[in-house]
Amino acid sequence: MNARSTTPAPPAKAPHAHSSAWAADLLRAQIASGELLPGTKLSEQALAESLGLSRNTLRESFTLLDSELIITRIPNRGVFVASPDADDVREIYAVRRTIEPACLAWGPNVDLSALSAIIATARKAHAADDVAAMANANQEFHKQLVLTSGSSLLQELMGRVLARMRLVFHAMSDAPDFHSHYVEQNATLVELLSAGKRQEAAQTLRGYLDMAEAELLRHLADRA
Amino acid sequence: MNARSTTPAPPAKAPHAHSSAWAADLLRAQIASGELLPGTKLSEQALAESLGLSRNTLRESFTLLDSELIITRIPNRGVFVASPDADDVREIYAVRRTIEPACLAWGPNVDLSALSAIIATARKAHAADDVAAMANANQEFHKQLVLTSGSSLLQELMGRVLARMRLVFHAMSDAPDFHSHYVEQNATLVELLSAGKRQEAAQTLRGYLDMAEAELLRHLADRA
DNA sequence: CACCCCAGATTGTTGAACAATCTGAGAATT
DNA sequence: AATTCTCAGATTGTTCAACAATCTGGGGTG
Repeated sequence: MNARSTTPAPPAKAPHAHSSAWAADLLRAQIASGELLPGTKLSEQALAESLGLSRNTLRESFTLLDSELIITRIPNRGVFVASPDADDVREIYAVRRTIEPACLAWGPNVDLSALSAIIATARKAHAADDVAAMANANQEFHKQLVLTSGSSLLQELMGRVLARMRLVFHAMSDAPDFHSHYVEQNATLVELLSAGKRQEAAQTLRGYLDMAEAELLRHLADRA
Repeated sequence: MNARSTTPAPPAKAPHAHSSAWAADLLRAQIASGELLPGTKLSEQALAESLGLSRNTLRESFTLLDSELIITRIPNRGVFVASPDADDVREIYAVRRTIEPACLAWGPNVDLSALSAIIATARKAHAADDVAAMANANQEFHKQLVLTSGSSLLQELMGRVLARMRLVFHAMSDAPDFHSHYVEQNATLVELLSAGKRQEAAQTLRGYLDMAEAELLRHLADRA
């Protein structure tokens, strides 16, 4: 009854170099990729054993991941991969609706060519029907957008928010394709930016985010 | 050679209730209040002993505080109370310049009466020459501002940023009175808000933040 | 059916131990 | 005298084994 059934023997192990951070990175990646699905319980004993480190060290990793909202820690019950609900979706979009338009309107470091490049990638993925690549490009677009603010703290926050978005998608993997709609919306934003209409771009983005939130909430409600 | 010389005997101790979080709260409060100054080294052994808990548990607290950027952890060297420098100030203001005007311009939950109440408090403190109370009211104002976004994540981020601001002030305690200038600026913002001129309020706030950042950086450079 | 109680399992915390790394001071070298 | 070397002591990183506190699930009992 291991939390992870894929590693019978201790996997590639980092003997003495920030083991707790290393484990946190590993778990973060596995959760982001969908290898560990929302709601999965992470047993301390089993995980520590399979990762080849002690419970205490693993506990430090959990403390970190908990502060990133990637896992949920219930006292005396254990840790679980976070499974965002409707309220979390609203929280996510409240953040995005604040930060992203602000970057469009006032960010000092707009990089139009980088944004255009990402859109080109997304269009290619769309043509090839590669949903995963498209989702990736979409997230990349919004990351690049926040980079505009010149703040690594905001960048981090956005990274965490987008990680939570991925959890939402993983939790409803049978949902229709959300991402294809947004490729052209992003293109519209870049056009507005190129024309110097930054306030208008910000306003437009807010509208897009409202629509996306509503669509997600609708699908979450349907399956409840 | 204790890290804290004020507690000869173990202080009020919480025997069995989330000790690591409890210790983190305590340290956070002591750092915020200036009881522990930037640059202070926090020895694991000494602190664990004086707090009445084990090194392992204290270590979890450190992991948490490190993720909040309140302490700095140097591998194999130890943990220190964070001491922000000029780059950190720029980072802080990059965040504030993004989030706060966005809340003014688009936040869905403006609470004019709450903001006015805080300004009244600040003016009273100003009249009484109570710098600490004024600084407090000023931070409260900006916290309330972010509350406007309706996002607890942003609220948290703002809390951390303001905590870092306090560290900056603690690191240059002999600096002149920064806060008194800003009381009337905040009042101006509320006036613009009441008049419904939200975009103008946002733009004005951006100007204020630019000025504040420049002033802080100037004083930091002077003492370097 | 509801309630109480208990054994088993899991988490929370501890203390001691060892390995790895850093610090600082004295010795050796130039 | 200044610089580099070396090494013992201290501190952090990690592990291990144990115990206390709490939760889970299943029987009995009324």
